[in-house]
Amino acid sequence: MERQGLNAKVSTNDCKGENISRKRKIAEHRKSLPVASVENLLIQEVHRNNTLIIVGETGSGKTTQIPQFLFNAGFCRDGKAIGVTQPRRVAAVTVAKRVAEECGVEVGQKVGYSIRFEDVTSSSTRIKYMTDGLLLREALLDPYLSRYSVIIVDEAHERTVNTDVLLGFLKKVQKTRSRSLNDSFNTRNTNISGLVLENGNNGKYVSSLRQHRGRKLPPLKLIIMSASLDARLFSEYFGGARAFRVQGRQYPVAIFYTRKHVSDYSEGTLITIFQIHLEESPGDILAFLTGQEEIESIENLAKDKIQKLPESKRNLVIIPIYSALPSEQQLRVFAPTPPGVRKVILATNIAETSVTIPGIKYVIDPGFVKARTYDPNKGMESLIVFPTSKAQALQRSGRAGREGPGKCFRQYPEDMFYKLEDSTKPEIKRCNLSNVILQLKALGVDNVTEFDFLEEPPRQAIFKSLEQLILLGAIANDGKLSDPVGHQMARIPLDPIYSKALIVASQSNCLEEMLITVSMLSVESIFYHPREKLEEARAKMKSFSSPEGDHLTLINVYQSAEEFLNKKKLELSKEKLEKSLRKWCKENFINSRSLRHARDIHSQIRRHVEQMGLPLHSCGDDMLQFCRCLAASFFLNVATKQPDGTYRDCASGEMVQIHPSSVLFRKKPDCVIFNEFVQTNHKYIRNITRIDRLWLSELAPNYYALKS
DNA sequence: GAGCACTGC
Repeated sequence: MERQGLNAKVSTNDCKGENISRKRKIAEHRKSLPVASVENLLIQEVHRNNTLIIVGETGSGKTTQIPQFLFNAGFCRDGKAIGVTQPRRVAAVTVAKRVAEECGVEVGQKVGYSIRFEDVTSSSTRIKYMTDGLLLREALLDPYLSRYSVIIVDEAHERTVNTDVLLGFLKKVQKTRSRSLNDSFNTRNTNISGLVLENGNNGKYVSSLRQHRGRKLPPLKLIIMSASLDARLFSEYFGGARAFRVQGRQYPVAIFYTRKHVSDYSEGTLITIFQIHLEESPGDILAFLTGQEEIESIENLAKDKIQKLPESKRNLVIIPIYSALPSEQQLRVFAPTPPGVRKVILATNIAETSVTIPGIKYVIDPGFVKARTYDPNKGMESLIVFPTSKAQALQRSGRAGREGPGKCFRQYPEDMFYKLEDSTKPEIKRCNLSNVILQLKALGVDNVTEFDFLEEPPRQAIFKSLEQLILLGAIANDGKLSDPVGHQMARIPLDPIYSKALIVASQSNCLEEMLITVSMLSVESIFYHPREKLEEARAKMKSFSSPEGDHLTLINVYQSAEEFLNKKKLELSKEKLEKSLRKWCKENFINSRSLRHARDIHSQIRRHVEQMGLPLHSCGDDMLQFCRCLAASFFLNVATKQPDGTYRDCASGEMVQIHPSSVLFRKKPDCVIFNEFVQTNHKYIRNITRIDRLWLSELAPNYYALKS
């Protein structure tokens, strides 16, 4: 066992007394956590069982403590590591930092984290926090996860797509690792329990096996951590795995219901805000709403109402938060209010899990959520407002009891609560599966319909995605990934259609432009239009816009930012450069968080395509060449203008509209390709470029020759 | 003439 503090860097300048008292505080805090009292019992259970389900509510300390218990119990002998997955990046980083501090080491040494764009680990890392998506990517290179002795899947109850796929994959790895690799490798059959080993393009798998030939891997210990009260689903999935309950540490939250059905929950929310303000003791209020528009309208109504209060009661501030809001404005929810002032936060479900706001004593829950669903038949996504599930309602009310007893006001009668679904439909049942299927195939799961999912996605969705992957040339006739296209696509961490676009572009000398395009298409909206400066924002957007459409417009934005940076590069330090880019973004009404994200993706994908040896050429000013390349890449998403001026999606036959955010809105081109098909109030297509419809039979003959 | 829950590689 490694001794604690081995990797600690102790600065001689540290004030010794302060250090000791801090250490003592940490030790006391660790001891006080509910999970601390069951350390020995827990370790025993892990020794006895290969899979364990741990159910623990917030505040139990399971995420920070259990990996340390396992480390101290010797689970990292032989240089093996404990991997802990999280659905979100921020969680992986903050927990790793906390645990490193508790261990008295620097992050990246014994305790580290790895998320996309940021790997803070080293050869000495034994407790590694990471996102579940990242572990799946790691599995492509190391299909037995041979460097891990234990994998802990945290927040499994959230049921993100990545968590679900990971659980299925881990179950398979666990079975395989229980057998001797030595035997498996020498059998003539290269299919080891579904993990297909091919020679040639999958050389990495074979070499990973060779390393382990003659050595038996220890069984993979698996710990599934969930906050939901019902562990049965996980337990049954893992063959009746033992479930272990850990006490949480949550203050009581009193739940209040309305007496009658509420016909307008916006109004109900507004009334409740002011009732709390006028009748209840001090403490901030968090109200859950469904979207930006709703938040803005309630914000305005509430502000008007405040003005009508007697002056002594006007000590109320309204703060909105949703994901599209620029970061600086998001940070306002954390700013402390002056004494005597009550904060009201109007939030989307960003405040359910992603952002924890301190000081909340009252929660208002209208009982609705906007959720994305996917219609595999039309290939269309929809954003629809649904009632929440019971689990979600509990999650929301829990937000009032983090720091002391709280109250939750549900905007519906009590009998409604019992009619709600127990839990939210898992994402895997309501999303496009192309990425999931490509990844599973890359992990050696050839027959995806037979994959042991925790819960099966709809068959229709699987078939639709298989069809798309076949049309993109990722899957060959034998049902395996095609060589080299399918394997290349699986290696690139993008939507399959974007990965394919890069390969297409590399063959027509415009990979540089396509790399920028797919990076920009992979992030949230680049343009930011604040209501109060709408005209100014539109004028700025116009200065970047291309008559061809949104794709070239996005390239213009990216390149303008690069030019700006190149000009300033010589005179400014790195830090100041970042700052001046943010200023440039603000002046141009560009969301700097989105642009930075796009630049990160760009540099990551650039490394990938360079490693693959794809030629990074630019088509220069030949935009015709590039538009043809867009048509060749996105031929599955074509819409044509009808005689009456409306548009029809060629694949589904649905009538669609050009989204108002497009530079081609009101321009009425004959024929366009697009990248998003979403239904909100209308069926919209977004990110659009005009093309010549005659190109299609030439560029995608297999698809369009059949159709016409 | 009109708009976008949240993650992740």
